[in-house]
Amino acid sequence: MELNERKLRILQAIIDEYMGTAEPVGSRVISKKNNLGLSSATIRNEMADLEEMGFLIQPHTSAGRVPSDAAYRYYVNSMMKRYKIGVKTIEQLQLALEQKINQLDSIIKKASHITSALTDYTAFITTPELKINCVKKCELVNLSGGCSLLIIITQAGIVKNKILTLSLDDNSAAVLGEIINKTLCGLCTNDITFDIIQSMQNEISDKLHLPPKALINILDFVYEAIEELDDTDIYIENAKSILKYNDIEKAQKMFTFLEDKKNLKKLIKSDSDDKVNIKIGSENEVEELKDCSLVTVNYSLNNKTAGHLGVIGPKRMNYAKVVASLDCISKYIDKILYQLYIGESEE
Amino acid sequence: MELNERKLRILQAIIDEYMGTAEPVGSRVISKKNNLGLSSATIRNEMADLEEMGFLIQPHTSAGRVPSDAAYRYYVNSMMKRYKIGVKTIEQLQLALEQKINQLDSIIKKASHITSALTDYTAFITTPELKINCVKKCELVNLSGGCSLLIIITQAGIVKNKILTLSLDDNSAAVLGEIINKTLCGLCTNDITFDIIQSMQNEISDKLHLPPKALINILDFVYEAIEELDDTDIYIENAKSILKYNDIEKAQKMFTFLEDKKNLKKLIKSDSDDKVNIKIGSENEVEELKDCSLVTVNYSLNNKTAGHLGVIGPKRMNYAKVVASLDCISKYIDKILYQLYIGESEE
DNA sequence: TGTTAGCACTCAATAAATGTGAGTGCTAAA
DNA sequence: TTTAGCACTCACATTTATTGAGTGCTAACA
Repeated sequence: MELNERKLRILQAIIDEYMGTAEPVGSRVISKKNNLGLSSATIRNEMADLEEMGFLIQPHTSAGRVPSDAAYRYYVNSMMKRYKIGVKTIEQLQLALEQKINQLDSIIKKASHITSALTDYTAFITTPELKINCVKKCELVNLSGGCSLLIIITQAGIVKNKILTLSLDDNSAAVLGEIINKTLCGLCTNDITFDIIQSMQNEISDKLHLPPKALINILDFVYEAIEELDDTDIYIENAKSILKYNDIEKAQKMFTFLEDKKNLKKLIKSDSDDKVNIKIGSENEVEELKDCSLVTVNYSLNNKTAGHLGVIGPKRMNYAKVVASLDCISKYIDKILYQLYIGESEE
Repeated sequence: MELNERKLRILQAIIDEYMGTAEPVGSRVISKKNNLGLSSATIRNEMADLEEMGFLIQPHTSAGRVPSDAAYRYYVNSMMKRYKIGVKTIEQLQLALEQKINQLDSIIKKASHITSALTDYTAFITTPELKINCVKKCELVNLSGGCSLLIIITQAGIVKNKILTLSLDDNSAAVLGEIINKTLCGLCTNDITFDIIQSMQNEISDKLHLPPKALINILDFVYEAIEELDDTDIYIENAKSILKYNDIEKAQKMFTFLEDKKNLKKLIKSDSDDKVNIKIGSENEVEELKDCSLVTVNYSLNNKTAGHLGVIGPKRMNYAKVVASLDCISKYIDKILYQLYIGESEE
């Protein structure tokens, strides 16, 4: 059977209707609302065909029909029209994001907030994984209570601080800090191996008199700090919107799923080309998402993927709008990251 | 009418039963399960009295009875037995908290996690507001892309970093940083007025050649950073447990309420004596919490309230357990904060 | 040959009728 | 004062009827 022009228009109409009402769509509604100039009987015949072809599903004999995952997939691939985001929305978005321009974390949080506000669904975003984290400065500060604070600052302005439970006087702390700084400054985190860290060993034991165990602790500690510098976090916004399209039990399962951030990160990273990526219902490998859709997009710095942004919603979400929103927001993030980390201001 | 011994025992039994089943409690159940040696008819009479006295509520004529807010209040004030937390639980708790001992944020997050795990309800915690935030060191680092990074480290090891969109070369950044450091080092954030910040003005313009507007920006910026140092955050854990004792609509309202962290902070801070504080149902001023109970406790550093920790759950929660858990966890936090910020190790 | 009016049929959802049982209050006897 | 006994209440569950939106099929029509 061929998916001809008319079938397509009917399928389109059914999807549109279902996105709006979330109720199974009957032949009469289609025949009346859309001026296809066809009676309900004809539509019925076509709908029977579309069902046979796998695009429609009938919940029960006397109900209307609901688009299948395949229908959404076809819609997304071939039928979806470009959604144009309103000028006002863009202005607001711009304003909101640029207000917080010099706090990385705030930008990321804000971006997920805006995404969920724009789409009305659950949004999530990972903090950037800057593959070019270059150490700009290291410092060790002596604190009260027998602790010292290691601070590592990267070229991009990311600050990692970590408390070391080791008592040093102000002077030793400064000396040790200077050794660490000298060794790591200018290096990229990727290039910092444990060997490099260990190379400080002699100098440290020369200049400071530390028990061997403390020395090893310090080296491990520095290495950990460097590793943690590349850690990414993930923010979830508006999880409660799940309640709008799920019953309590499913919602609870979803919430539980969203709590496991490690899994979530894996999920998002799986697809990483440059465009907006859509996974519809059963296309999701994760059981909990089988009747949701997941729309994700990357944001980048220097043409390299830096992080991920996405939306979880019902399969009948307004894909066009979600895609356009994600596209737009990710581009803004790109721009802001660029301004923040590379160029002064490109305009 | 007098709330005599027998009435009390019956009330106790009803509350116990209702906490377990969440179903209205009938006279037969009480007569059978508790060996009060009384028939259901007698219990019935007593229950009628207790209802008249405002301790019980009958959802409808042919239903059992449910404890009123007043009953819970009475229970909490006068009847509640001390709950003893299991040794194993304490050990686990200790292990979990001490594992992350040198990361303030992690401790706080972990504490809320443990609280919700222990009680099975929604937990929340504020990050500490350390009223003795003493500046240990300030630093200004020049970044790529025309930005500079101001870093302020406190005696307690809190690090505040903030990006300033001002292009400085490495040297000017160092000079400016040194001026800021000299001015603020050793001062407590409470004592840092804008006047103090402004006192740097002359020295800065002497040593660096900056346009007047940039100078003002810098001063404002430093002041902001100092103010933000005292900002507290609030973490919420296991919000999804609200679904266990609320219908979807109420749950949604609760979620929305929990999103407004400012309001939430206000709520928690309202009561601030040293003991565990309980607000039952209508005792809560906030509409959304009228049929929940809110149990909060402070944690402190140096005998001064530093932050707040709490649980939101149904009115029929196991108050004894929640109170004991909060009490225990808050004391652990006290201990860890003390170790971290003041003494080496008190043992 | 494609379209459509018409009709019998299906079945979820809603409403109405009915039964069940856990719970009550009251009374009268122990 | 306690309690057995009984009539009464009323939410909840179960059954039964009603409704109506939707279908598929057929036969007539353009």
